[in-house]
Amino acid sequence: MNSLNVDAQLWKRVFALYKLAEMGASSRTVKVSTEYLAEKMGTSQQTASRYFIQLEKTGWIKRNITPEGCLVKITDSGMAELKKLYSSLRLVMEAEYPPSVTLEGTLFSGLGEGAYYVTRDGYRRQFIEKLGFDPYPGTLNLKLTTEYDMKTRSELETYPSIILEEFKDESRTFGSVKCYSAIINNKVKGAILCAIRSHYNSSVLEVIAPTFLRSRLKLKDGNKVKVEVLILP
Amino acid sequence: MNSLNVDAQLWKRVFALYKLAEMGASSRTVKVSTEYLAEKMGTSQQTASRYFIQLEKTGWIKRNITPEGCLVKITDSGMAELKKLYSSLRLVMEAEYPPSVTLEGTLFSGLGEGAYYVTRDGYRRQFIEKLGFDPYPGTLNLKLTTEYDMKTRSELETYPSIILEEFKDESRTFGSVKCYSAIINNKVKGAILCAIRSHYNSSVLEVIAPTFLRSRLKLKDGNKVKVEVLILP
DNA sequence: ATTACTACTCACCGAGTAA
DNA sequence: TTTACTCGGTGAGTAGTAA
Repeated sequence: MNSLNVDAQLWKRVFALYKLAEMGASSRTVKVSTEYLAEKMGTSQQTASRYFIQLEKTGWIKRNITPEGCLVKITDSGMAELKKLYSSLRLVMEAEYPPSVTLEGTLFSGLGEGAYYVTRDGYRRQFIEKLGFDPYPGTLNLKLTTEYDMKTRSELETYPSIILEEFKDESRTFGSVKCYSAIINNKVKGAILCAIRSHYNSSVLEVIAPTFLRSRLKLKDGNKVKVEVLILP
Repeated sequence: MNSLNVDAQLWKRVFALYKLAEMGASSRTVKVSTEYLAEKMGTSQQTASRYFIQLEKTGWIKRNITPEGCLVKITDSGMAELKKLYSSLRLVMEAEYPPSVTLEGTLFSGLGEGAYYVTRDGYRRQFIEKLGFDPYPGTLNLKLTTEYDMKTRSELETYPSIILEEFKDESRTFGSVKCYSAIINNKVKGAILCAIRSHYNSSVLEVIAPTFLRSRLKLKDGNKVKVEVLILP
């Protein structure tokens, strides 16, 4: 997520770079006068000149100035920039599902059972393997309140998820669990669990993370917590 | 060519639209506060708010303002805009050849043989069929002078072209001809011919068009003429 | 013809703030 | 909490012009 880290300023330079690519400067050295670039971009000659200077300074183009114009070629670094934009856009345009959805809920104390389930070895090994972290022994319970959050939560069920397989220990069977990677309060990478037990309905979100979230994020019961759920591509 | 007709102003709004798409607003209605959008875009809350207003005015998003944020969805028109950007970019990134190359030459008078060849029925029918126009009986001869133009002209030979098949009439055989659609002086759609005869070397460009270019563009011998050669995708 | 500097203008951005 | 207004400062765009 947030793969495109250009800010709105740089974005304009990317536009200029794209226009140069459209003229073929991605594969060849092309002759482009500032006047010509200006026309293609819908700006003045002076502005186009400044863009040239900035692009060159940024290292996205290589330029030889001749009396008849500039001989311009996009550098590898410039191509990488365009590629970044292109791939991000492709992800958005061709993905069947949104790349992420954001949910918000209110923190409340559960019965502490989360810790029991999370620490079962059969689950724990799968957390490490499939989510990439060893969860803190305990879950954060969030109550979804708004209609929007509950609707979004139920849409989530239709998106592809990471599946933890069911397993047995000596005494009983532990059912399979759907989970999604997530970012909690824009800071901590963790995951949410669906259907680990059935006694919470779909208005509750169970969150796990490698660390103790309550202290890591200084949370208390009643606090609003934001969870950005990452969907598999 | 030049399929993206956004100017540098609109470009910023496209950026905002793209960020919303990244949040899933392309397929669902998502809750996005101005603060949240601001953070994702690297600007202030006020600016994000203004972007929302502008995007809504442009018709690219539909928005319901609630006390907890905005429920936003990108409209069909907004998706069309993103699609346009995406396809243009794909064309540039994945094309094997540049979409066009621009050549410049000096007008000179040939021996008038162009007219003879262009009006041979076997060629003429192919011009109409493959280029989409009935050429004015005569060619415009341009002398390429700079090293850049001659180098570019010879690179052109490696790009895919429209081929006019050879044919025979009662008396002789007319060889096959490579040609490319072209735009002359940014105004008139025409084509350039390669190897129609061999007595001009590769420093000469032969241009045809549906109209008499010398009068249409008010050209005289010695004038510089710009030719944007369009490469087949 | 070019490029690109120096001014200058103006629109955009964001702080403060109202609703 | 939100959204979005006003307004003042700043930086981006352009005209004029030199090289």
